Amino acid sequence: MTAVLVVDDDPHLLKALRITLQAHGYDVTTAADGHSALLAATQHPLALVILDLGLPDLDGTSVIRELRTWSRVPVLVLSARHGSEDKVEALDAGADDYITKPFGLDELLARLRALLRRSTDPDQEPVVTTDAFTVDLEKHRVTRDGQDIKLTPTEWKMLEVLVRNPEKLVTQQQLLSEVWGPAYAKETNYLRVYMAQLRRKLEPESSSPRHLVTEAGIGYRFLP
Amino acid sequence: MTAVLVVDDDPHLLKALRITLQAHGYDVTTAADGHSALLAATQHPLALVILDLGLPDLDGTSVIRELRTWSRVPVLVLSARHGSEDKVEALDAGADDYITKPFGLDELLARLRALLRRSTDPDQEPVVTTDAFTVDLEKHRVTRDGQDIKLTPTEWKMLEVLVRNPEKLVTQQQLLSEVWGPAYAKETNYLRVYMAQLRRKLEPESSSPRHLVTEAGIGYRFLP
DNA sequence: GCGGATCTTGACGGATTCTTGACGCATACT
DNA sequence: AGTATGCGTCAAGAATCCGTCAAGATCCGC
Repeated sequence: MTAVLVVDDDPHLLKALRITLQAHGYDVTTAADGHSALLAATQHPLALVILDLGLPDLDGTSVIRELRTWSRVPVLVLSARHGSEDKVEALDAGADDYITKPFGLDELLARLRALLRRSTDPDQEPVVTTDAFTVDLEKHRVTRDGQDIKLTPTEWKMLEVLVRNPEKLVTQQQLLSEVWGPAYAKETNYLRVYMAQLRRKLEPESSSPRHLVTEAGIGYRFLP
Repeated sequence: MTAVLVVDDDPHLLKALRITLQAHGYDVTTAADGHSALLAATQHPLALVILDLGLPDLDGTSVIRELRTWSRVPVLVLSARHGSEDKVEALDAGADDYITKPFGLDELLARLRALLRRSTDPDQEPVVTTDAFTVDLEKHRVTRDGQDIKLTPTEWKMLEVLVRNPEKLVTQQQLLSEVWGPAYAKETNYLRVYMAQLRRKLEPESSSPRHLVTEAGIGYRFLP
């Protein structure tokens, strides 16, 4: 699910945006001022930020600059000010787009789609190879030494999530909610059982895995 | 040099844009209609396309769609039409930004910079680097001399808070409440223990830390 | 319905991580 | 000097987490 953070000090607009975005399938969190926005951005990974420039505590441009010191998440700025100076300042601070109020919701959604389209790299190789096994995400197949490996549906889903995020740490909650559903966030038992099975089938030495690595207390990681 | 293709059927605007863009260091080629635009796009690699929607031969949206069948070059659309329908159509066809005429040249340049910033360095990961170690917040990874450093969950959280506030002083209370929770505001013991472990793992000389600095009586500070 | 594959569940030992207290050292204050 | 406070260090016990196994339960095709 695509996670979007909406930052605005107007509760009505905030609510309207939340409802609209959720209706279009986005996972929405909100913040009403700059500090809580920056804090919220640290809590979980975001796909996009919609940021009102007129915040009560911090200058909107400062929020962008602060965010940009450690994140590249696309930022779409809302503002009541039409002056081109403000636009230039925000864009050069690191914003990716700028709409002036009042704006049409369909335009906002279209610009949002455009930003997301560009930030999610579509050129992910459909085939990922390690020195031990090969995963073909399109054909839905795993091979080792040219031999097909049979995976159960659950094993495959779990492997898929990991392989689609190479090098990246995937948290237990992420895995559980993507494979079993959001309601299973505490069944870490499943992870242990299925990770063991995956390793038995894929890792040359399942006792010391080199490609399906566990990060104790947090999650797992796939290393090509 | 950054190559930009400008497509517009108004010779005056075309000339004005060419001069302005060249004055700002861009390498400009021009086209006056859709067919020659698509042809020009095949001739040499482009960093960006500025496209007027009102072309004599082809619908501007069709030009984008055509272009998108084989190229991902960023497209900035100019248009005299303010209707949100047109915007949505162009953006969904594959445009990356949309400005309505009349527009300020400085705004155009700022939007152009924003687009180029995002497309030219897509591999610029959100990593924070020091001369001793590198922190990749997205992948949740710390490396030193190319080697992965293993951090426990708590060590990572603490490092994360510090790295997300570079140069800034982070108070003990802030650290404790973000890592252990608001109820642990007095357990400054934890900070000492975990700071020592972080330094042992990350600082070349953990006895005289240069990146994880303590501010006696107040808190800690991360220096890149 | 039957049988095989797949999924859930619980229990165990071993490994990792967290907590806790004690000690030495430096700095500041009396 | 003497005392107090704050910081870094260390290690040991407690708590948690992980890999493993196997026994049901459930699902599915035949």
